[in-house]
Amino acid sequence: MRISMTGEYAVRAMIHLSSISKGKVTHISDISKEQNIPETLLRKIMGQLVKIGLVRSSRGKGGGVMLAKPGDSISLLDIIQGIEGQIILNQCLVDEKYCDQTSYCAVRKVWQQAQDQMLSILNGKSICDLANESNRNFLEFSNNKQTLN
Amino acid sequence: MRISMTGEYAVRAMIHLSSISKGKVTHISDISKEQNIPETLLRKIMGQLVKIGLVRSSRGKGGGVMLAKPGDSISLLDIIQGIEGQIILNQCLVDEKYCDQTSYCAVRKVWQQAQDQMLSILNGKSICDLANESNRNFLEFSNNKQTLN
DNA sequence: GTAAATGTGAGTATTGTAGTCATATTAGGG
DNA sequence: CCCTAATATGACTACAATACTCACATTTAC
Repeated sequence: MRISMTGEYAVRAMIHLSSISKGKVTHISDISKEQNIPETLLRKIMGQLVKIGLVRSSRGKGGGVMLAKPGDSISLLDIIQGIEGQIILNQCLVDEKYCDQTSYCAVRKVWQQAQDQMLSILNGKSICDLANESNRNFLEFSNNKQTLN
Repeated sequence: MRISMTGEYAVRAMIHLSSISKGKVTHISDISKEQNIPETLLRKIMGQLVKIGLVRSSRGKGGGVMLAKPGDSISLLDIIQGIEGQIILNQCLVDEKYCDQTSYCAVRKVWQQAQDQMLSILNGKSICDLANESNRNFLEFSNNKQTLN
C-alpha cells in the first residue's frame, strides 16, 4: 500500500513551484532537472495539476508554470487526492455491494477511523509549510555539517 | 491506495475463526462459503496465515483450521502486515536512494506521522474486539429493524 | 515563420493482483 | 492397505495499473 510515483512527483513539483517568487514562471524542464523527474512524465503530471486548478500554465515563448493560488492554501491532501483520486483504504468503504455487513461491521469503522486520521494529517500541511520547514531543516542540517568539519 | 483483497479476505477469515469456540476446528471450505471468498484463493491465504503463526492447521480427516493464539492477542495490524508486508505510505520512507533530502525533508516527516497514526489505530484493535463489536452492532441493528416493522 | 513553450493520445514494458487448476501431502478409520 | 477427507503448493492465466516514452499538436512572442 503505497502512494504512486505520480503522487510523489506532483508533491515535489508543487513544493518546487512554491519556492518561485510570486508572479514569475518556471519551466517544466527546469523542475524536471532539479527534482530529478522524467520530463515527459512530469509534463503529464503538470497537465493534471493544471486541470485540477492547482497550477496555472501559459504556452509559447515566455510561457511556463506557476502556482494557481497561494501556497498556504494548498494542502498535501489537495495534491495527492487531485492526482490519485480519493484515498480509500478499504474496499468496503467504497463499494456497498462488496460487503453486506456495512451497517454493523466493526472492521469498517476501524478503517474509517484510520483513514480519517491520515487524511486530516495530510490536510493539515500546506505546501507552504512544507517548503518552509524543509528550508529550515536544511539550514540546520548544513550548520551541523559545518560545525562537524 | 487501497488494501488488497487478500488482506481483506484474511481479516474476514480471522474474524470468522475467532468466533469458533476454542479447541474446535473449522474447514476452509466453510469459511469460504460463509464469508463469500473464492475457496482456492482462501486456501492460499490460510497457508500464509499459518506460515506467519496466526493460524494453526491440521491435515487429513478431522483436520481443519483454528486460531494459533487467543483472539485478543491478534491485532488487525498483525494480519494486514503479515499478509501484505509492511505498510509504507511513501516511497522515500523505505528507499534511501530514492531521495537525497531524507535528512531534512519535511514531506517525509508528514508521511511518517500519517503512517504512524494509521498503524497505531490498526494495532489498537484485536480481532476479538472486532468480532465482539460486530456482534453487538448486529444485535442493535436487528432490534432496530424489528421495532421498525 | 520560427523558436520556445505546454498539451495530449497512443503505445509499451513491467509489475502486481486475483484467481484457477492440477497435483501433492497428510491423517483417520475401516 | 486403501479410501476418504482434509490442507499445501507450484504453475499458470487474465486482467489491470503503473511508469514511462514518443510523436505530434497547439499556442505564443518576436
